[in-house]
Amino acid sequence: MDVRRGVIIVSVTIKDVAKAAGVSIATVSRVLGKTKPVSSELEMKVRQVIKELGYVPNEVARSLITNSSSSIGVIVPKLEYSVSGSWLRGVERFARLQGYSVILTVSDGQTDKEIESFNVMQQKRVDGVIWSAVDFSEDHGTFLADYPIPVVAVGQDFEPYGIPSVVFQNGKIGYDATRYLLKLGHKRIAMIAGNMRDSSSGKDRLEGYRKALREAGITEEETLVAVGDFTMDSGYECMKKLLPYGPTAVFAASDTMAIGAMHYASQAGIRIPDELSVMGVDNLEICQHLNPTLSTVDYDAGELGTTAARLVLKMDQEDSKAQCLSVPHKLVIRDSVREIGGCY
Amino acid sequence: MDVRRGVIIVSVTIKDVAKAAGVSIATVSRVLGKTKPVSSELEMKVRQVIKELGYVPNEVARSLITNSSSSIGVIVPKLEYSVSGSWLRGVERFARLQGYSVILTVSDGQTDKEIESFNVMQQKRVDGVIWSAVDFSEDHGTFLADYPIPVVAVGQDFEPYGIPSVVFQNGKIGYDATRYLLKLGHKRIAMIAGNMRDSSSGKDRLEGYRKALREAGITEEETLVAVGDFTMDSGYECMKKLLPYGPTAVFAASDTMAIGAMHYASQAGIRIPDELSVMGVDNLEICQHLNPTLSTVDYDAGELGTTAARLVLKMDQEDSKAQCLSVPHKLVIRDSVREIGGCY
DNA sequence: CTGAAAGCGCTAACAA
DNA sequence: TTGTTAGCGCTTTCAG
Repeated sequence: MDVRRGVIIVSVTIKDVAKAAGVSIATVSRVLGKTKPVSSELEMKVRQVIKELGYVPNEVARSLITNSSSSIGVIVPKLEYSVSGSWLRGVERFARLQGYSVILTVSDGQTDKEIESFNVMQQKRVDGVIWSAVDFSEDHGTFLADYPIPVVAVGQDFEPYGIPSVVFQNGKIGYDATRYLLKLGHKRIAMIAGNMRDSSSGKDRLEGYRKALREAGITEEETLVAVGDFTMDSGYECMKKLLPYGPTAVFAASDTMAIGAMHYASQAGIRIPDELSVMGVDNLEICQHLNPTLSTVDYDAGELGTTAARLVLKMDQEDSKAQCLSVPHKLVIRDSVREIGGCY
Repeated sequence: MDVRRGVIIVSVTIKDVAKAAGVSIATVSRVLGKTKPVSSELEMKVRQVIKELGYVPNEVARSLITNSSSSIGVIVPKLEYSVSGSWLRGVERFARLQGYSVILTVSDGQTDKEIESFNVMQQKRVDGVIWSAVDFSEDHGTFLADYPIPVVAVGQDFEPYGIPSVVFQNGKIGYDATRYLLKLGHKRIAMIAGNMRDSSSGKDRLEGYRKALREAGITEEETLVAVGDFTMDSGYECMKKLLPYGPTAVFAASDTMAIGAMHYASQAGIRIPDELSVMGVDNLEICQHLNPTLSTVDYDAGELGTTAARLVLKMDQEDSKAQCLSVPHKLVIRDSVREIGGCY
């Protein structure tokens, strides 16, 4: 018991503790779970024996009977993005504080892997799953229709599909950034949008951009919009396409793409911000160390994770209908943008 | 049974399946586990019922009896570093392929949180834990001495403490990078080292640097070494300290610090690489989009994770003594370095 | 090949 | 306050 007998390791069970302490297993269970009163005399005795024997409760057995594994599942499409790390961190922090642990799977944004993950989560009887989604297909719909575990989506608003969601206000992010550029006097504002499959940070930021232009009475030019995939390389390529059309400012749906864009522009001999203003989204650490420093939109990714975790655990307690929570953002102005005169 | 009765959800068990299929639960178990032969007639029947009822096996119950939760625990100090994401991804990939899932905890590099995590992992009866360590204290030693679950360390060589480890060859990374700069003719090579607590990427890369200088017959100057903490800000600050001593090249223990260093140097009016060569380590995506593009050391972080996962699961099968595996690296030469003449 | 039955380690009535 | 006991859902002998 907690001793290597040959190669086999036999671990101490509640029974061993009970026997050694001269009490019933129920009593031991009670001091562990603090669920029912136990005389302080026995409690002391039991605690001592637990320490002596190095007893560690078997959470698996407990889970079987309580029908809760005190863990929450997280499905992410990518881990390489530092944003994933930040909100995941938020989930973990909240989970840990509540005595839950996190089971992590990576989907590469593929529906079949996501479904597989949902299945694993169900097998492991997690108490809730947080799903960093890419899109919502018919397959998702039919599968999730009778999924017995609370699910919250993160990053995409799936409330219309009945899935509670926690998001950044991507439409507003695009709108706010573009309005800011307009206010500085820019009229030819280009946009480097993200992959449309990632409907929210891709599509909604673009929509926000369009709305701002519309409100300003500016007709959108198709040639001033390019679509990347959130990599720096794609930002570089998009800038290459955009530059010939003479934008005075460019708004990229992510800092990574903004960085690629700045890179291309510099190479092309364009001075930033004198000849071209640039804005990104995400507020990566690097923004302050670029030359010029990059203006961007900042939000609290950790908060997104924390909120999602709180929500999914609450759903486990009480039934409430789907809602969509959002985490605020704000502009961070640095040196990559400038005001321009009336004419261009 | 997989049906919402009021608010309570009762899930289908193996018993329900057995009853509906008109067989014993043992038979159902056998078709699930493929452990013993079952007549194809019954098997078909059972499979059909499983589908009809939407039965999902309870992995918790299975774990209790098999004494294996088919999951592996991962303890990381930080998630914000993109490197964490990469090797974690490697772990997840391998785990998934082997039918395991990943339980993740974040320690912030604090010993007490690490110990807590190890405890949680034990309670959950994971089959192995992968520990991205920061340092090995006495507390770790006494705690791990009779820890009943296989542990492998990642990023630090704890083989001397009896813990199998998977690492990058940090000494060699520092050595190779420095030798390369020496070969280009540099004699005043500065180093921005990392936090010494993170003994390996901090200390060992510095050691490698020193060794290369020694071998080249160059006396190390204390003023040419500054210590950062792997953030860009710290790289910036270190460069500020280093510059007055007139290095012709600087080797930073991470790309992030190299970026901060480049930033300061540019601001100070130093042209890179004409007046100062810069090298980093990590080969972040950004390296190719800096101006100039950053020379660095590349390694396969995913491979580190995969190797660690493979190792820890193997330990679960067979007892083998502690070993230290390493993942190779290579120099990536870009525009931030240049050859210099005989005199400086 | 199949079924009955004995647990895995623990919690939660139910008695005492 | 404490102990006895019946399972949680599943795997696995052990007999058929």
